[in-house]
Amino acid sequence: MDTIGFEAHDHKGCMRAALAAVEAHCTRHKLQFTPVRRRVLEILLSEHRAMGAYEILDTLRDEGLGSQPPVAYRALDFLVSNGFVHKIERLNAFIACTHPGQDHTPAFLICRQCDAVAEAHAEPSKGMLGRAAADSGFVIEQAVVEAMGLCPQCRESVHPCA
Amino acid sequence: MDTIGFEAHDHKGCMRAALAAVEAHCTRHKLQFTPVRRRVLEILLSEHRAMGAYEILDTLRDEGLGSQPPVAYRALDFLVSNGFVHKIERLNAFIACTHPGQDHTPAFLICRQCDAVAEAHAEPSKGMLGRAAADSGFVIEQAVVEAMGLCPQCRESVHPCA
DNA sequence: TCTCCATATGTAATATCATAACACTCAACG
DNA sequence: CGTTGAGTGTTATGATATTACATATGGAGA
Repeated sequence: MDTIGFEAHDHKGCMRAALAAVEAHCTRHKLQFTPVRRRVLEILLSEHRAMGAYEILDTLRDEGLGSQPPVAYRALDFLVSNGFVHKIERLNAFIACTHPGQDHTPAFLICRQCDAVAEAHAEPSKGMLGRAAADSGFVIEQAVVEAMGLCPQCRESVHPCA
Repeated sequence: MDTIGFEAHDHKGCMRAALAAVEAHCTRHKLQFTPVRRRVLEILLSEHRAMGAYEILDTLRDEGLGSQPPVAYRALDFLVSNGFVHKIERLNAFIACTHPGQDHTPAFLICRQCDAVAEAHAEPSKGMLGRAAADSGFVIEQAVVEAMGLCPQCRESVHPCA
């Protein structure tokens, strides 16, 4: 499985790897990986959780990298449209991709208790959704898959019923 | 298939049926199907498309049924939490359920051209997502599945490339 | 080199979506 | 007939996101 999510792991390592992958991808595709864009990605990678645009903006402001919403939103647009960052619609928040550079449809497991988010793979063209789309002539270009629930840790600590 | 969406159909009939189903469900579960709640559902059913809360509120205001956002949001909360209406996270909009009363996880096909929305069934516990969740010990309680793309009509009219 | 152009950024203003907090009504129930 | 709880009315505010325009910056071509 390549779900990455609820276990402890080497933060610095995964951050370095992700940054390197994004850098390589930008070079290869002649994309401008500017300081603001880089910094926003670094913030998301280092926090390793879903963050709101204004929360990111606060950090940028503290560092003198821009203080108005469009600065953050533009950087996020770039990162999202190139697949380096995903938007969690359910939370109106953003999270760094755990395997940037690869073409994929992310699926998220979101803990309602602690807001931890794990990224898995979805295959929208498979399964019932793909069947329904094919049957009706709908062409899927992009998909959002977000599951809410309880992560293993919170499930333990809450000791639900019995 | 019980995708309901991109074909013409009997509006009045489906509206009556949905209202009757909701009424029955409310009676059975001792839920208060008040005038505001009923009217909001009627609006969504008759428009048969995803509508923003403020758009719904405009209609309510014209009819003297309430003029402030909480009126609309409270009615929508009731309808959503009872499964009579679904929220499309991607659009920040709401749409009447096409088979209310039944317990289900909706999946949506959203046309990026004309904003038409079709509802299908998803089975979050199946497929890769379910596998990922099971493997990591995550308990899925609820899921959002939204596919963006082109509906059959728009696909024709745009005659994409070749 | 200079000009033109595309892309990116800085900034102010505003649009859009959503909720908190509190007062009031009314029906159910003892 | 008072208490209680659900629903509604209203004010204010919070949270999220975009438009519009001004200002750099850096490469392509005359």
